[in-house]
Amino acid sequence: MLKRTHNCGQLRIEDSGLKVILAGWVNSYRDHGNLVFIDLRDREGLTQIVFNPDTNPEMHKLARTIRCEWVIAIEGIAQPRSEGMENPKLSTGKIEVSVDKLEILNISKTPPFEVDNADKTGEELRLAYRYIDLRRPVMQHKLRTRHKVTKITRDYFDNLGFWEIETPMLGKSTPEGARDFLVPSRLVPNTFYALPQSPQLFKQILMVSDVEKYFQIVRCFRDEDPRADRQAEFTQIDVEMSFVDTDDIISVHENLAAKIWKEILGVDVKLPMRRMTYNESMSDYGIDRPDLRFDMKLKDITDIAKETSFKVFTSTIENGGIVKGLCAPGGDKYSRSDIEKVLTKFVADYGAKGLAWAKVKSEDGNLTLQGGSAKFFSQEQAKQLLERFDAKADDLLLFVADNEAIVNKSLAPLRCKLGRELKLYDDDSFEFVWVVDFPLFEWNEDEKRFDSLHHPFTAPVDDDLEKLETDPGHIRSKAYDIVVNGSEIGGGSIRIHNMKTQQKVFDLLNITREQAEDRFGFFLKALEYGAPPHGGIAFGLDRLVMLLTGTENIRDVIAFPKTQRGQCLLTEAPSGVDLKQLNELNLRVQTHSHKIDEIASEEQ
RNA sequence: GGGGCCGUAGCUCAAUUUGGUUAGAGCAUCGGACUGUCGAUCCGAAGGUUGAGGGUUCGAGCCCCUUCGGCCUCGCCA
Repeated sequence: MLKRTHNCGQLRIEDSGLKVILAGWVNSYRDHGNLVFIDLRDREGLTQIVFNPDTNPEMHKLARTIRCEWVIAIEGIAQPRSEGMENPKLSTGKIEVSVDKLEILNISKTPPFEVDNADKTGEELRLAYRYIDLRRPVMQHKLRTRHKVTKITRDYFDNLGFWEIETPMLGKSTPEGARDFLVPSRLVPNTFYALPQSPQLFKQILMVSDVEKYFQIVRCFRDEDPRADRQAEFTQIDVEMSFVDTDDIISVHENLAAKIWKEILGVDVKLPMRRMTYNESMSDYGIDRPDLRFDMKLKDITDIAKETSFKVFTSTIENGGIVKGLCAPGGDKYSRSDIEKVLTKFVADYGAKGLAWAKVKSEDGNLTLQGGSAKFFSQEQAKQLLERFDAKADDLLLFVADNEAIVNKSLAPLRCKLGRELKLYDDDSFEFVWVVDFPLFEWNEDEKRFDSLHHPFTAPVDDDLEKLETDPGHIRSKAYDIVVNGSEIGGGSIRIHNMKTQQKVFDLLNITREQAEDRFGFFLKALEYGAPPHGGIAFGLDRLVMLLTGTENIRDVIAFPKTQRGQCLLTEAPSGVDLKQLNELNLRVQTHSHKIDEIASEEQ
């Protein structure tokens, strides 16, 4: 076998005259009857190779049998292309290799789609033939970027004295949080492991063990329905540190993020990053992960709305609801039908019962409200609205009246949609923010109890500790999320390290001593043996790479991803298993049970 | 569990106002021509259970029902 001396993206004009060996896939094939040109591809690039019947008739003859995606190796002389024959699209475009020796390493069936045109090919087919899809330069760039991010991360943490420690994949199921993936135990019949939703408790236990600085690039599993940016199986950069407070964690990790952005994209991220409280974020953006690339803040107009003659507003407010809105700059371009059909339907998906609107028009130099709900506002009320939103001519005001949760839940995505459609920001920009001071609990109306917003091990802010007894709903937590362009890329908290506080939190969560003992007994026990103050964070590696490569599809940044039904189209997992395997696991699937029931009833 | 979009040749897409003769095109494939191309070009050929099943109709790619699959989304994701 010819052993290569260079890769296909390497040769330059300076290499002219060099005897080289290249190997790769046939990207394209141009047969001129006499001259045969092949663009040879490997992961580094393309190099044109040329077969000339005058110099080597035998190799030329062989070359004419070659087809796209065959694997070949060639030996030849790198030579400059003659004037006018250069290809400026290729980094190797000023040279070509004149082939003396050709070795066909492997032939290929005609691929089901063309590697060159695969961006137009349906994803379903690309996933079934992922090995071909991944040959494409854009996909290779994503794989490479992902590798670089993990490499930067490992080097970064290593330099700071962190240890990468693996935690078990086969763990204990806990009913909180997402649905677990279960793995049956063969040796202990009728019991199950759960795949980790995150290594949360193990990394905290490692702090009790004086690992002090832990990180892990770790696979996590949550058996919930996938989304464009969410997959049941995903990867976290998981971190935990001892003897630290919020500022320490934030500092370490904003530096990591800045380093990644600098090394991958050459982007300078301004440090320290901006911080915003949860309350500010919810109030101004309606969501705990604000997209700060554009302004267009939400404004509460309940005070103005309750004075209007608009029944929808006044009755909502009487029933304890609120009215919030936003002012879309240049939103005049939305027609009445756009607003009342498209935008109204958009917010309806989030539970909003309607979308009130009015356009801002300039009349004789004065701004007025027109259309939609404008008639319900007095002149004075209109003036107040225009001032509150700092509205300009040809802006569009949009309002939702409902309970606070629905108002925010519907306006936040509406704001993002409008920002995108009105091109209020530069697609290449990145706006980082730390969201802090999350509430420790949120009230669960159905269950009549508090739920953890983050998780039950999150520490309360010291000043709010006494509220554990008096006002649990208003306790702030030492939790923090790092958000980029409206996408949460990481989140974590300082943990509770003392049993008394932990116990109080469990009480408020309605977790009994017995339940706590059953679910996390091992962990609570560990806390009693000298747990240091500690905290940590986890970054979503998949989302990081999505942002860095500019894709909104998580499957693009995973080598072998799954579909929305959790299937792998390449391997056809999940699949049925042999009865023998089930028997060894002491398992019986429902179809079997039904069969057995049927037989039993027939026998009767 | 709910809502929406989609499925026609290997790939990407067409197919006239609820329907009307033999379902077309580009790329790829196969054969031929060609001395410099680089999305090669030119000539020719082959390629189809319109995702599957059922129904309505004189007649279905198109209308209806069921079903399979993909994507987006609400719920869900401590």
